[in-house]
Amino acid sequence: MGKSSGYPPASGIKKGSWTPEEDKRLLAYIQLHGHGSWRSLPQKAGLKRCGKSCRLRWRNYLRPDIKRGNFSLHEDQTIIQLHALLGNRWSAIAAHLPKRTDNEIKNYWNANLKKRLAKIGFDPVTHKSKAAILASANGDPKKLSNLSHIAQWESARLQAEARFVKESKLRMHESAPAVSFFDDYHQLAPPLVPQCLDILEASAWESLISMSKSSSRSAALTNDINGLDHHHVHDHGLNMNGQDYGPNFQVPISDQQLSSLMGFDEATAPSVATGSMNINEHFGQYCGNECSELLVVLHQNIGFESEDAWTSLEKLM
DNA sequence: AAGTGCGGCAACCGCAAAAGG
DNA sequence: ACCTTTTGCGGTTGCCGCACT
Repeated sequence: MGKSSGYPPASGIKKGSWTPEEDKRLLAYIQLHGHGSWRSLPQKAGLKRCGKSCRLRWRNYLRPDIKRGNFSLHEDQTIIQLHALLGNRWSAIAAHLPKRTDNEIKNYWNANLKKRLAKIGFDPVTHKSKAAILASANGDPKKLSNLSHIAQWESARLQAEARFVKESKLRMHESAPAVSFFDDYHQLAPPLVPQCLDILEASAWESLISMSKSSSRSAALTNDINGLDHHHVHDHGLNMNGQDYGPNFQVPISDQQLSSLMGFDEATAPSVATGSMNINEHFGQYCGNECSELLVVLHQNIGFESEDAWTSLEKLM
C-alpha cells in the first residue's frame, strides 16, 4: 500500500487501498464513457479519489489487457536483457512485454531479478561481473584491457539504443488513431523481440564463434560439440535486413545447445538480427581469450542469467 | 499461540514532459 | 512565446501475509 494510508484526510479525497466497490465504479464508468480527463473523472464517476489515483488504478490494475501472475522464463530474460540495454526505463521495458505494466516489472525487478543477478555475482545496475569491477580497481593491465572492451561495448550499446528509440517513434507514428478507450493501450504492444536485442545476440554469438576458432582451449569446446548435429549459425538467421553482415563463419552446434546457451526456445533462437553494427569491430578482439572471459562478455552484452545457460557453458569449458 | 522479520506488491509522491489555451 | 493543466514516469513507502523462532 501507499505510504500515506490511514486516512481519509480532511479534504475528503480518499487514499490507500481501493475497495471492490470503487473498482467497480471506475471500471463501469470507463467502459461506458472512456476515461476522458482524469481530473474530472472521479466526480463524474462518483468516486472520492483524485484523478491521478484513478488513472493509476486503471493503468496498473483494472484495464482488461493485463496479465497477472508469475513471469515466465522468457519474460525474465527479456527484462534482464532490456534492463542491460535501457536501465531503469520501466515504461520502455514494459512496452516490449505485452500485458505487463511498468509498475509490475519494476516491482518484479526490485524484489526478484535484481537479487538473483547479485547472487550469481553480477552487479544488477551495470550488469557487469563484480570480479571484473574489483580487478579494474587493482590496475591489472589485462583486466584494464577488458575494461576497454567494455567501453567499446558501451559505445555499441548506445548506437543500438539510439536505433531502438528511433524505431519505436516510427512505430508510434504508424499506429492508427485510437477509436476506442482500449486503443491507446494496444499501441503499447510492439513486436515481442526488440530488434536491437537481436544485434546483441548476434554479437554474443560472433564472439563465441571467434573464440571457438582461435583459442586452443575453445578448440576443445568445438571438438566437444562437433559430434552433435551441425548447424550454421547463419542458418538460424544471423543476417541483417536480408544481408550478411558478419563473416561466413560456421558453427557446429546443436539446436539444443543453442537454445540452452541462449536460454531461448529452439524455435526462436537466435532470432533474425537487424541493423548495421560491425560485429568484428566490437568483438573480434576476444579471439584467443579464455572462456571465462567470454562468459563475462556474453553476460555483459546480452544480460542472460539463465542458470541452464551458465551450467551449459561451464560444462563445455 | 504469539512475536518478529522479511519479501512482495499496490499505491503514493514529486518531478518532467507534453498538450492545450 | 509563455503560462497552466494534464499526463507519464521512476523512486519510494508501508501494509499484508508468510515463514521462522
